Amino acid sequence: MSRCDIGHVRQADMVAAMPRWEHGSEERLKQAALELFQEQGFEDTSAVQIAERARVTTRTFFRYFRDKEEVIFADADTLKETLVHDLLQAADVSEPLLAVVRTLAGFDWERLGSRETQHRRNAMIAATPQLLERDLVKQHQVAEGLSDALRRRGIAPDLAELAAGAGVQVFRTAYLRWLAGDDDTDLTTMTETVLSSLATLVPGARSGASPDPGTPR
Amino acid sequence: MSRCDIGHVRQADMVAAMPRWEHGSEERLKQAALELFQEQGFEDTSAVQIAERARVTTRTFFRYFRDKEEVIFADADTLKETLVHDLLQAADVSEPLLAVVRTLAGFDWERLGSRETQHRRNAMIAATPQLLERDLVKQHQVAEGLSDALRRRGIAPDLAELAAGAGVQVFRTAYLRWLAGDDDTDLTTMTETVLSSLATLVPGARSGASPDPGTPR
DNA sequence: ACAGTGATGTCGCGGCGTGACATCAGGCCC
DNA sequence: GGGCCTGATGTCACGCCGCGACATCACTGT
Repeated sequence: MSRCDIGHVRQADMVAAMPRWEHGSEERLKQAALELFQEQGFEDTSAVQIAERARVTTRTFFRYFRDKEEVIFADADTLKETLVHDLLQAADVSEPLLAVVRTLAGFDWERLGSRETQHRRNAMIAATPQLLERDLVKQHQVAEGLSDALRRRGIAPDLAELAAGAGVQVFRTAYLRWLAGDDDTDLTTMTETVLSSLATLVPGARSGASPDPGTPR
Repeated sequence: MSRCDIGHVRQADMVAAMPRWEHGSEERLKQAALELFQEQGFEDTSAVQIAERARVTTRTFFRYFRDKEEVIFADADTLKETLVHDLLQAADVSEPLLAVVRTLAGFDWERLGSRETQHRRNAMIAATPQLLERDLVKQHQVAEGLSDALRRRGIAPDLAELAAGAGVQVFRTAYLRWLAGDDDTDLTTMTETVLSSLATLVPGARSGASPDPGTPR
């Protein structure tokens, strides 16, 4: 039933890389999904419901998103590409771990929404096993991408993988603390702190933090 | 159709913690699943097929395993418990990362099957996105468990998490190299090697490997 | 005006995972 | 022995998931 019974926007004729004309289905779907997830929780929301609220069919939903989870992680792929690109452009990768961590810390995270928004999003993820799982996967893919970038910058594969893995983990820890927002520490500072914590743990490391012997960015 | 048309084992009257009498459904299911996964791949195998080959209904399959993936990771939970237990018993956790890594390296991995078996299992996992995903989750759960154990041993939460995460990552790298089996290096040795690689990467670490200042186990 | 294109809708399917209830065998107790 | 309890399975019915195949319809460019 019903087709084009919406009286909506009709711009987007000059938008680059847009699918010809804008019906906004994808946006409505994202919107509807987020609303429903907030209202009733992720697990208790079915694709059918989302589609209904967005005034499209279930089929259309699955044309835009591989599954329910992907709605939440919609821009993860772009994020990964950006980070990889940034690392490839980095001035200096002679210290791979530092390069990774700085690439991550250097990204403009506010671009993904206000800290408050990200905080709520994260709370939802933390509360939902399925989403936690998907989050792990995305995180792993970022690490893979960064590891690959390091290799392309001439780092030995084994080191690249270790550095990427550890770097992502370090940053994630910092990011979560930053999101929690107990103090108003800068994300970059937070990252350096966690990094020096790691230095404390590694056998054969000087415990004092001296994270910046080279170009300060 | 068919009920009890098997002429099988009938012992297990004195076995501890056994479900009263042994019909062996679970074993048959595991067996059938592994066979089918090898024959046609994981994705192309349905729960129905597995159940048929094991001579039970689909319903029964799902009573034993939450989903297809869990057949492969059946003993992961036990493994985690064991590792946590081992870490809680560890002589010395004043160097958390070392403690974690040694706990992992100290486990008798051959207990989970011959190296060759584990190698094939791992190849299957690596070739199947869904399994790779689940593997990540299990790995993460181990890290969580170990982190928790460290905390119970008096390590600060932040450090515990970092140490557990990094430790698991270090060990996994070593484990994979060991599985690949290009050289016949000992798993423990391999682990120490990777650990010193990490030391190389962390800013403020002496590059030389000196992984054992204290009790050699 | 006609053919082409791209977003949606429609239909139908097979796999997934679960709740509710039935059944059946062996163990237990009197 | 006979009846009761218990635990493993089977049976049935259901709703959700995700996709292939094809139909439509709006808009575009020539």
